[in-house]
Amino acid sequence: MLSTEKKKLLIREILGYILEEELLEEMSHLAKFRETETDEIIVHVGDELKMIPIIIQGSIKVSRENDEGQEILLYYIEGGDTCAMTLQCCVQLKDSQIKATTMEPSVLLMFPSKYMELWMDKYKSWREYILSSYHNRMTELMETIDAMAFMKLDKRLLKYLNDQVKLLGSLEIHHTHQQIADDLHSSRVVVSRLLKQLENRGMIEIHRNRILVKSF
Amino acid sequence: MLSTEKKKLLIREILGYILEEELLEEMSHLAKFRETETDEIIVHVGDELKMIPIIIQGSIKVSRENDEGQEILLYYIEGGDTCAMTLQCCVQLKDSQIKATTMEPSVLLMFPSKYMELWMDKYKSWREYILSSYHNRMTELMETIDAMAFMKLDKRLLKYLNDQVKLLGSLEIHHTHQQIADDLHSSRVVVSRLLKQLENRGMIEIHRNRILVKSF
DNA sequence: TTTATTCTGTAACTATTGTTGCAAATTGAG
DNA sequence: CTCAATTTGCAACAATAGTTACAGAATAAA
Repeated sequence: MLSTEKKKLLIREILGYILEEELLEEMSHLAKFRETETDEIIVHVGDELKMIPIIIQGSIKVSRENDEGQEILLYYIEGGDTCAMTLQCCVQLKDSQIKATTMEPSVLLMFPSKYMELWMDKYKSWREYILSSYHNRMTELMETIDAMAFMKLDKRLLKYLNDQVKLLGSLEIHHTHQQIADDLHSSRVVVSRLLKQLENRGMIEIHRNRILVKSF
Repeated sequence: MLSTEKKKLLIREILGYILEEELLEEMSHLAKFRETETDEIIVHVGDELKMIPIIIQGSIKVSRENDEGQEILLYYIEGGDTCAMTLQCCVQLKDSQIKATTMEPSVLLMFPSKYMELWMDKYKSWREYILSSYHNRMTELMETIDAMAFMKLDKRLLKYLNDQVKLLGSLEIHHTHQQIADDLHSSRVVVSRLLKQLENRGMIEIHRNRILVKSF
């Protein structure tokens, strides 16, 4: 567990360049910290959200589910980002339309949802932060649409692997083929097939529960 | 061309329920009206946007393009909506990532982009309007992703037809098969094939340049 | 170690979507 | 009306992706 002093330092380290001093101070007092393991589900589809999350350390993947429990990966969020989709849920008291899962041990800040509105009225830096957050997430959603519309599955898979490498800062990806298939909304056999092709082309090495990306 | 009085009435009619009186007054003085035909391109990919558009009458389709000029339909905007993607472009002076095309004769309001920020600071109703606009557009982007990920092309086509009917308020859709294929990022032959199936099931009638939706 | 579970590889097959090429129908311009 | 351009229909084929079924490898649990 983090000390209060450590927490304040973390907030400043991550958000100090973005948010104004007075707001940072206010946040430091209000923030509830949440530390997570890998693959913890932070937000379920249908959750009523009463807290605004800001991710301080780690990374989170945001995905969409259909009625049959099938998934499709939408985008990732990293340190300093907030989950744009949860913001309006807080304000309008609507249920979450997305699922958020940690990809590594992570640290989150949680604020009571009423501050969303209060801070919008009070702090210019918060307005800018929220707007640019929405914009970034929309940009990423559109890139996801691009990938689905314009790229064949082999390219999408390659992009997926590269994204994981960049995001987690490691050339080793610790996923089963089934997990990758879920993220891309494909099937395990198809993913295995395409991975094997990438391996034959010398671009990756396949091990159990682990893929080593050799060039990207 | 619309008279000044007519314009003020239109603004109030469409946005009066949403925006506060003082802002409406300010908008009435600043607004540049733009009237368009069907299939006018309002925003090209790569455009530098210096004006915030708000659509007053008609409907607009927002799509994405890849390098080869292929398209994919993202979502529609209607009366009272603004184009969320252009907002941040105005603030950050970035190029547009999307293309916007009118689907029928339409009326737009245009405001110099600096007011985006000014009004964010000054008017609570503007803040709420912009935030909910972002949220709605993200919701629609996610529904587009749902359709692409979870639905086969025949269902997507049916959804497309129904969306057009709802949007334009007519059971007649005046598109060629090629135009529909472009929106769905498929090919003309495939769309013709699937439309023919729908016709055989008695759900539509196919005519040249025109599809009549009989049940939905 | 033995057993059970999970993960990966492979083959054969199906389904869906996309492509090519051409003919026929419809419409608009002259 | 005639001709040209556009739109639609259709057939044959190709490519991509998904499914089923099973075997073997790796790992975890007993």
